[in-house]
Amino acid sequence: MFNTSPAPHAARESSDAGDGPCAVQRFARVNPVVPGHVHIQAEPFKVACSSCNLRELCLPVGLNKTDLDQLDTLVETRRSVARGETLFRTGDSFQSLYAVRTGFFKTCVSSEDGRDQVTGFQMAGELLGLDGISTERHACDAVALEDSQVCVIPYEQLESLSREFGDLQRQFHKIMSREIVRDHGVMLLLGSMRAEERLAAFLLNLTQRLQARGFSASSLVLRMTREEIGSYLGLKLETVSRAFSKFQEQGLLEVKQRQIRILDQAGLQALVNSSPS
Amino acid sequence: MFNTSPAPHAARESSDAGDGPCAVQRFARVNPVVPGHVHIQAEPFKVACSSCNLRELCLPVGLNKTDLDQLDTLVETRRSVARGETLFRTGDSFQSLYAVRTGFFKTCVSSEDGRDQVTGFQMAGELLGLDGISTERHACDAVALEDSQVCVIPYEQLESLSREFGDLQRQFHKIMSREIVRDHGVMLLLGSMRAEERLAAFLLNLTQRLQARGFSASSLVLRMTREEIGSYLGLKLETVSRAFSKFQEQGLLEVKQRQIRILDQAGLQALVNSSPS
DNA sequence: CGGAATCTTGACTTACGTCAAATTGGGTGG
DNA sequence: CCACCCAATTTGACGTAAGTCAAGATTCCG
Repeated sequence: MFNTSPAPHAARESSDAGDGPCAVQRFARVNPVVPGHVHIQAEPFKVACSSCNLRELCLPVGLNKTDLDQLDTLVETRRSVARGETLFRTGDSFQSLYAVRTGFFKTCVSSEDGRDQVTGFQMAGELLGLDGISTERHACDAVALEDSQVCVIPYEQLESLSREFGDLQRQFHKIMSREIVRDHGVMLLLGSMRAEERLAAFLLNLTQRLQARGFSASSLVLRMTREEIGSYLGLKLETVSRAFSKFQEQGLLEVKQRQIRILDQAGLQALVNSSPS
Repeated sequence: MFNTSPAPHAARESSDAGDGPCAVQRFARVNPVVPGHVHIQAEPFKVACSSCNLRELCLPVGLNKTDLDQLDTLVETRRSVARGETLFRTGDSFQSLYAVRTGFFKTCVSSEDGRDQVTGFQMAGELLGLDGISTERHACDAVALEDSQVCVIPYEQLESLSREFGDLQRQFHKIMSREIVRDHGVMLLLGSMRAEERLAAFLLNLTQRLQARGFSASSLVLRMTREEIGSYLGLKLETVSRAFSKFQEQGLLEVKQRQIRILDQAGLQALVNSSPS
């Protein structure tokens, strides 16, 4: 439940000696020594899906060489989104899906009367924009929480390509389905867990996804505010803050603002799997 | 927000003079005079999608004659599910999607530690089983809340057919996307609304969907218990019951156990669109 | 007709929200 | 480079919506 990990792969800690940034560099992105963002604009260098170090986490999962080469023809553009900017907004005409290459996003919906709800946080390899297919207009806002880069996947082309290549079609359907299952997990969380359980589940989910990307399983920097966490978890920011403090008192976490170190993963897991109905 | 209506069509009150049950009969299904279920086993009579009176609400939306004829070849089997029985269960191998023909279902997920969450209620024309595509095993239970009948849509065949017919592919993607958008609406509800707002939103959503099926917009019979409503809305059954009572006191509803009459739809709507953050 | 499930209602508890006041830290402009 | 400022966070005191527990009432169904 509440497993957002995009693929059931083991941690990639050793599987990327070749092309990608090394584990230390990637870790450095999470715990940056230099607070500023290294702005290597990679736009001109075309990085194909077939040689992308996210291919095991992203749309290309499980595709054979032929299909993968086809996918390369599809993903031609990249787009940079600065921290705080939106990739798309509710009501925008839907043209493309986006795969996060680097950075971190949140998606939020809002109701007419100004209620606001964060519906998810997306990191490298995860897909954005699936909400737009339904009405051909986006149904949420996607906001970059740090300077980010996405691959643009023109939807019409994806559709026609996936009519030719069954594996691609299958993979795309699995990604949509996974999103539905993920959302059901969040409903379970929102509908039946108490504040501390929600936060524990959230942290475990985050670290699991980070770990699948080669980052540390115990050390992370939150890219979002307490308020954004609260919105996602259906809590007020003060409640989130108090829960963090309590976890620290209990020796489950070390919390320094957004720098989190997990001291007792099993303890967090126990919290999630504990309470009565 | 929280709009589960499967298609933006107007109420079908007049558009089905021909083949389907008339509005009164359909109304009778919701407010049955005879409590028992008329068990006309229609299995032997093949009812094609092309002549199904749910085609404007179900998978065939927007398909042309050719595509529709193809779809008819796909949907060969029907299955009856008695009240209380499951259509599929978490962990079951995924083979097919199901379109509700008659009756009413709930879907629920549960966590290892026995927490339980109703993730949705499905009525005629709505699709069940999308959760299973992701891992090829179902990720929730689908339980009939009254004697029901579904059309079985073999998934592999749907995939290959939608490789041939772009409109079908498109329509299928829209349905998956709509489910994602719906789920985000539920998250908003669970994360930011108070008990009475949740119940009001729930009732309005139900009646809207019933109305799209030609039923009364103001009179309905709930097919689920207070506890199931509570689970869906993240509330305890007592809270749901109290909210019903309060609505009745306020003259918004007339409540006789599961028989509900909406006396002030605008009032309910105002409740949903009211509260501060 | 009888028993079980479901629903209602009341009294009380509690987890979380609200409001408010410090404290911290990062980004920016001088 | 430093100082300032503002946003984010923490913490406390208090209020309240919803949960819990329990007793009855009602309806469904065999």
